[in-house]
Amino acid sequence: MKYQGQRGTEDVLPTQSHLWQYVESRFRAHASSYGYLELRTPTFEDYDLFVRSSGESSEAVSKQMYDFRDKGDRHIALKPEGTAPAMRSLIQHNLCPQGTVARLSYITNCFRYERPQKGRLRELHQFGLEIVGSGSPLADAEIIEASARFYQSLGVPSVVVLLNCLGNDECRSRYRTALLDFAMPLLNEMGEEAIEKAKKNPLRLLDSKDPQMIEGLKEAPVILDFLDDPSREHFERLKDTLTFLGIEFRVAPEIVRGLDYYTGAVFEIQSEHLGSQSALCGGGRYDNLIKELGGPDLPSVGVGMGVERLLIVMEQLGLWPEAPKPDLFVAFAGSEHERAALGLAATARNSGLTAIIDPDAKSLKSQLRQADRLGVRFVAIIGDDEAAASMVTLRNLSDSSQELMSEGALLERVKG
RNA sequence: GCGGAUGUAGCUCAGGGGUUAGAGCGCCUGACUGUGGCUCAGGAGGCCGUGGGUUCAAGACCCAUCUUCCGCCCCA
Repeated sequence: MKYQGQRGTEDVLPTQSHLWQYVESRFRAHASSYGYLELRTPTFEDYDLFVRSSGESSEAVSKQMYDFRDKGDRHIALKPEGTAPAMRSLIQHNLCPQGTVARLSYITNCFRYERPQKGRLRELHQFGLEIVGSGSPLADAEIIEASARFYQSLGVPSVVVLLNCLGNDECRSRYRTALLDFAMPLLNEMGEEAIEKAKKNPLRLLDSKDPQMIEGLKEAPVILDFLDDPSREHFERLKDTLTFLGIEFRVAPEIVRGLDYYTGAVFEIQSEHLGSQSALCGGGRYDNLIKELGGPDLPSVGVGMGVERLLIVMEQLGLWPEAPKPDLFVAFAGSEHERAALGLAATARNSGLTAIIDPDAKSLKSQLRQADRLGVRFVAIIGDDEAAASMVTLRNLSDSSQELMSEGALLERVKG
């Protein structure tokens, strides 16, 4: 094979495209039921946008970005996530005028130069929601509720939200110091590299999978104890609201998001069906991002949901919808009836049915076999007998009954 | 970026130096000359991931490379 798809990319094959169409249309309907309007941003942006938004310490920026110089020597990056481009667009087009709340949704592909694994691709797809202009805990709750309910509405059982609060800059930096101090003895045992990494982003220690680290940090200080009063109150009201809304959650201090722009409540929904890439979606509050990108001082909350991971989970739970089947197969016996068959197929399509015809005009037997394989329920048969009577035979493949009737009656019958 | 597996027919996989590379499922044709599924018979389909090497002889052994999968890392 001479050419292969690029590493970490996937073709959505004809046998699977209906699954993508299904979850996309469900997401669009769900988002719009909360009043979110779709925003489509370009595939590539200024490299600097992502460095400014996500922070240099996040791997998504420092190591995984697909970036290049274009012919005009601009430093370009393929978007690694959806929020920064959405906020760039929001600022540029003033999508959230003072005193208003903007609700944006997106469906986009993202690019990260990673080592591929199941549920971890170099080109991945995300659904996203962003609510801009409200600092209320009700906004946090709306995003979290919408995320959890989306999975529920698709039939994914026992959706539990893992919730944490990172607080504002001040309490976070006090916490970082405290955590680093606590972990130092352990880090000294683990070597120079571990120390460097921990210094860069101490919070990352918390979602380590190293058993030694997990054990060692059992008694570590918890960020919730470092929150100032406003942050604490915000978090309490968020939890109350989620409880009222009937959204199941668990406070999980180990949840720290990878992107640096998060400032307040953060959350993740995981699934045991995903192996080590366990996060189905993740998000949180990012009150400083828009300002840092040169826009107005607008508080925001958002979520990004992995589409490939959703499909993996749905497959394992048997939640994949069946592929749609064509309504009618128009078979003809003898090439002299080709025109009549073409005409019937066209009429059927005009009345909203999907109709298939065999271009190779193989034997009637073969045409019926094709129809059976395609899962079609009805086959219209046109041959000498039908032509003589100006009628068509309609065969129902599910009960093997068949009947001679007019075209009009046939269409009515197939439409059911 | 690190470690471990993996690649043979459309699909799932067997074959681990020696004729012409196999099975099941799927596909095509026929038995049934205008009727699918079931049965039976026949048939098509392979650069054995790619490139190099060892050998009288390589699908098999060696080297390189690519893919996919798993663990780490990271995250959606």
